[in-house]
Amino acid sequence: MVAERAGVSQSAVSRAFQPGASVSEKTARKVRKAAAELGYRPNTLARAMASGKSRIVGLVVAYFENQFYPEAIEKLANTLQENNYHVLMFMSWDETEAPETVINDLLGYQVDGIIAASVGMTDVLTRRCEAAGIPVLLFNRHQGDDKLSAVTSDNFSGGRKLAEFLVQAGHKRIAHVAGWDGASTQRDREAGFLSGLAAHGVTLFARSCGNYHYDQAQEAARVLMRAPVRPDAIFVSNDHMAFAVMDVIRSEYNLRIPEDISIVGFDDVAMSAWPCFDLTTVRQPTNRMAEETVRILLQMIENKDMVPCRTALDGPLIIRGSSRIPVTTSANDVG
Amino acid sequence: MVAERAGVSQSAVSRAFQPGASVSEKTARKVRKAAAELGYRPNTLARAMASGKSRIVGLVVAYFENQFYPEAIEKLANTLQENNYHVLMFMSWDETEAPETVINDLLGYQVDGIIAASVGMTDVLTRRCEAAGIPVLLFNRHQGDDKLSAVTSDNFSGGRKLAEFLVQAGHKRIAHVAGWDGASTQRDREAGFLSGLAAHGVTLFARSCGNYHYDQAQEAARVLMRAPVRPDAIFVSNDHMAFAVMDVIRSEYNLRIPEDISIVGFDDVAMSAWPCFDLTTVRQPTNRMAEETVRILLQMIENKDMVPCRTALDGPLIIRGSSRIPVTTSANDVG
DNA sequence: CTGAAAGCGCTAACAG
DNA sequence: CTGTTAGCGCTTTCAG
Repeated sequence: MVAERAGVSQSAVSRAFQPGASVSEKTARKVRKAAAELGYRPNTLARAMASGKSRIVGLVVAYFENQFYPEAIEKLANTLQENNYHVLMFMSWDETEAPETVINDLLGYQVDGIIAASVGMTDVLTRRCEAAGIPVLLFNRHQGDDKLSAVTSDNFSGGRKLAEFLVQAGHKRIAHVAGWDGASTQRDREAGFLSGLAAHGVTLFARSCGNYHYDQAQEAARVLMRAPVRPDAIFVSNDHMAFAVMDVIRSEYNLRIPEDISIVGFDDVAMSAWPCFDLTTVRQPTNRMAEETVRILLQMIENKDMVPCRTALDGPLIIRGSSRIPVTTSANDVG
Repeated sequence: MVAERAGVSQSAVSRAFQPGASVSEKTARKVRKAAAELGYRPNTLARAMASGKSRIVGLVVAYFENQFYPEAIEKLANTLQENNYHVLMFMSWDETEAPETVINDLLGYQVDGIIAASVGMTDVLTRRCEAAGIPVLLFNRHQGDDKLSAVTSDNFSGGRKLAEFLVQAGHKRIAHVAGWDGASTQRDREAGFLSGLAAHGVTLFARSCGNYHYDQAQEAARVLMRAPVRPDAIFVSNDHMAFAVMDVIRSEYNLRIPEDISIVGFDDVAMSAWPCFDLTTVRQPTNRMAEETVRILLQMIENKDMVPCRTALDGPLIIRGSSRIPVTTSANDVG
């Protein structure tokens, strides 16, 4: 035991390893020395049990198909690590049976907080976790009722920006390939987009749904392209699906982007900047989202009875080559 | 307390929640009933401390840029979950300072085992973990000395298949865009590839290095394409870099793939099947790799003094449209 | 099959 | 600032 070797009490050892505990530098040094010699390292689990804080955050995710999630998770994990927390991963791949199991596991591990980046289970999850006094924070999604805190980007405003951009570029037949309607991102992005169109007296030309999946997005694109009159611009609800739409348009219909048709997406994942896609999109500020998520969650952990808050971070429109350029009203027009 | 409510001892409750413990069905039922009424759930952390088994596996990863990793991690996490283990994520983004920190955290959490899917730290990591008696398993990489168990695909054989395929397709100037030389995947794939070429008396036409990064792979492609004589086929060490190479070749040099130049990769990530890339590649059998990894790791956990084993799973050549088709020797030639 | 008792390794008051 | 004393919630001998 380290305490003996250092010639101090067990408490002294404990305190020597706690950030701001009251220990004399002398004692601390003795302890560190003894610890080093014995290869001792505090047992996080024992500490968790005694203190009631596990410093573990449960991260519930469903799938990594959409690149946005790996990117976000990497940042969340990093930020958490910087704050001396760690991520316990829970895959909730099966939307029917999984929630029950996942929640039991989550609760069993005494996680200090939960980040839910997954869909389809949050209602159940929430109630059970609140009952257990565990803070839950929604990442990249929110729920109808304002009971749950959530961090998202400003999907409505993003959708609006895209609409205005397309209208100003002179597009007349603007279509939408939607994601899954059950997701708040989809509803917000579409609402913002429609509102942007409406502001210019434009109505949506056509709509089909890809449910945020690559394959379904391909099919959704075909639906639009098979119509007697084709759209001249498509807003696809996320970049991942936009790639599918672009591929179909180019390889199956031999059309050029943006000459024949403009495509815009949402997320600005790394791939969107690749020459092959060069996609105009709205950037989700992943870094800031992750930082805010961690900041708020840690705050909730410290202060259990916080009022739920909803954070929507604004992201910029990133204009690239997949869309026709708006007719620029020269600045000289003014004078 | 559940024990009281069920009118049994604490031990009985404990046993009722353990898989194969000796409890009468009657007692178990009483306990389950009381537990349900009280919303009780065993505390995994307390259990971990008392039993010495945390049922947590540390997963050390470096980055998700290459799609292969998210795909693999998803499968690893799922498989582990099916076995009642969970994944504690450790990002080792900073290769200098991180290892020390990561290892301390890892050891502090009393993980039962470690899966290292990351590079650059395994030497240090290994020794310390072995000292602590924690099994370490390398995923998608191995080390020179045979001290460490590892699960990979058969990278040598995969490289060889690609070489033979390109030679048979009639390519004369075959180049290689390499990944990071410090990675065993790179060394094995290249060795297999060279051996495949050699078997047909062919030597490598040119080589440049992309270090497994998209940006560097673009530059590596430019190096090859700027040469006075260009290659007519390129083996890129992974799909992720192959996308970069294809993009450069098409968008900066206006060449067609595969008419002007064939491209082949390695991994078969989901994107490789997208029409836009349609990449010929060697599939890493991610599912089987994840299953083997978990199987072996759990075995190591149960049986601490196992001899290290190295598993290399064979993956098929997936022929798609990014490469010229080999001249088929008609089956009728035989007779 | 079951209960009693003794910890797992640490933190958290509480005196001093 | 430091040591003492209790546990955190479970598993585990060991009797019975």
